[in-house]
Amino acid sequence: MTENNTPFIEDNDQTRARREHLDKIQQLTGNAYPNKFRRTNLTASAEGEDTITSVVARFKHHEPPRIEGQRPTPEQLEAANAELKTLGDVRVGGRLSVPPRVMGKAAFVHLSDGRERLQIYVRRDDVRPMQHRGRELDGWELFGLLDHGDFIGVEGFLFVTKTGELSVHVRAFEFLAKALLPMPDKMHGISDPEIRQRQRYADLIAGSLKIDKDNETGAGGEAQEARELTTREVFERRSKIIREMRAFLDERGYIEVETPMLTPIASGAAARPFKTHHNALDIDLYARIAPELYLKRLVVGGFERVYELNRNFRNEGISTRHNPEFTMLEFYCAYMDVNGMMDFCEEMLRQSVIKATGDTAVRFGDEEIDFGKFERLTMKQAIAKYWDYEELSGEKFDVSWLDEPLRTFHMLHFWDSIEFDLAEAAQTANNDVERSLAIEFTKQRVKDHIWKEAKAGGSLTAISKIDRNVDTPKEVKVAHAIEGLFERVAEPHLVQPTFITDFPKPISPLSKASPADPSVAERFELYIAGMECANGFSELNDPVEQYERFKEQAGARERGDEEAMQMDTDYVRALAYGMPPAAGIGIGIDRIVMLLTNRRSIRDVILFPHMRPAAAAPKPEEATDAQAESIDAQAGGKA
RNA sequence: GGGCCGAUAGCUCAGUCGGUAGAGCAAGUGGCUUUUAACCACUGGGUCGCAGGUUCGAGUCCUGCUCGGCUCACCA
Repeated sequence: MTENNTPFIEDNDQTRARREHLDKIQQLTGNAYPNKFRRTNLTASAEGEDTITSVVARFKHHEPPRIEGQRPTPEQLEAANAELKTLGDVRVGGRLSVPPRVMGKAAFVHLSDGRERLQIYVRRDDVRPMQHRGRELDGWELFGLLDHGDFIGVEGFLFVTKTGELSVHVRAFEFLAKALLPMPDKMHGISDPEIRQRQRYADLIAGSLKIDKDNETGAGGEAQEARELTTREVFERRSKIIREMRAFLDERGYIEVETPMLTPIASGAAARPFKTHHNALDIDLYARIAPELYLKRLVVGGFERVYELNRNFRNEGISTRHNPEFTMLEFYCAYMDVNGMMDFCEEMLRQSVIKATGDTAVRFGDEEIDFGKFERLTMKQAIAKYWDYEELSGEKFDVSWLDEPLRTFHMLHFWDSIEFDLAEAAQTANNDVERSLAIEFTKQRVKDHIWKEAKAGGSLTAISKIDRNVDTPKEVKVAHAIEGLFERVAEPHLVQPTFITDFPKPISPLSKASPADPSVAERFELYIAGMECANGFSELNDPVEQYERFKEQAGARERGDEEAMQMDTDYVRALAYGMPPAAGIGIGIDRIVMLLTNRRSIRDVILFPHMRPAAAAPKPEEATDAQAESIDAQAGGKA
């Protein structure tokens, strides 16, 4: 047995053939991995060298207009080729995006630079290698050793083939790098979503190789519009959105800063952190869950407009909307309040969406989401608006009910009974008749008992069902109940951009109370497509009150709420130097990108999303609790 | 954690009632000097996710497990 020095390559007929080709190329050229390839710059491209994209963009128009099922006339070809001939030779590099189509003594193949493809044409009697070991080397022989996916650099003149395609007639070429692994299927790409996410490079290659006939033949504007973005286009758009948001802030006097990722205290949001250890200092550090408290220290220090666009880390579950590390844009503006921030956020998103997509409306699944107008509702209004069990309760929902704590709990209990008991009734039934009977029975029971109790303001049994912890202060329980109701009743319906305002104060420890109603915070969250996309508020700048709020959070922590916010005494001290009134916001960039690229999973808009390691089969006990843990609405980092 | 679906050649998939493992692409050989999902001919390629069970006989039926997807639940 010889030593296996390529354990990362499966051994099969495909890889063996490629390896044999590589050995022969190495023998013939002396160097199968040359260090550089000098390209021309006929296109005067931004890169300073001709790329396949720049060549296609610059010279594609020489192709005669295509007519279905017809070849261009000899006159058309002659005219195009006469013009192209004056350009002289072009040198470009790329990956063989198809297996060579060899026809005896000539061959066609396409090269790709990841974005565009350009056809090259090689003739046996008219091609020489640029590289050799001092002796004669047959270019055709070297060409025969090329595999789908290899990189080569070519030199030759541009021309248009009989079928009308812009191509390079190659006179000389250089072998640049080998693809030892077979390329993804040219028609299907990579269908396994796991491989797409785990091996993003293969996904991106597949996108550049995939032959999309509708797209190739320029089927027209409408078809183009309906087409799904490729993986590459998703990330190009992501880059563009981020660039536009930065530009929007930069133009308005915001300064970008970087605050610590590794922090001694993980605070500024309600979430559990990742823990690590600094050896030299011998202290534990936490990956930040939010930059909020650092950014506000900077507002104290005189940065009136400041932003940070970077990763937050939360040690929580993974879902289609949650990745353990995610990108958040957080910014603060002195002298502004929550209303100004909502206006600003709305304008910023609208502008960025237009610049990234060309329109204010985007298609997301079956929905069309319009960034042209954002709705604003208080949390209680939202509950009332989407309370759709009037038929069951027999009367219209009245917002004022939510002003009574006990009744609020019963409303939550009522809702849960409807949702869960009906689901259970449907599940335990053995047949359709039984099922409809069970559902009717449950409905009647809910209406006769739970609803009546709820309306009456009933007993405490409902509360103990929702929160058994007797030490929790009543206001906190009520706050959680209202929020719980909101999440169940309203959140799934918030498809069009909607600001939810007037959050209960106890769940908003960093925001100012509303002057109009001290029980609510001047805080909002932006919901789009049922997802929490942003979270902002009038920043609490009274150090004494902030200290008290932190202490309340510490109490919640002691009662077992692991996500309650951590006291940060240095931050409170910073506030004691005086912070101007200010508004702040955190925007979940990944979720915005999901909306603008029509991707249902956050893993499709993160290049390398976190996944369980491929090889390591987890032990049974590890497998279970990693996922059962709580998942917070991570876009809502600000709070 | 529950429910549903899936795992078969390098890739994408088919495989009927339980009876010798299939196609297209890719690969190898030969042919073809303007093809384009090139074409024509021939050839090689399989631990049917893993472990048990039923059976004369299992890709197929049963049980358990692993991995993945969707979904529900959990969720500041």
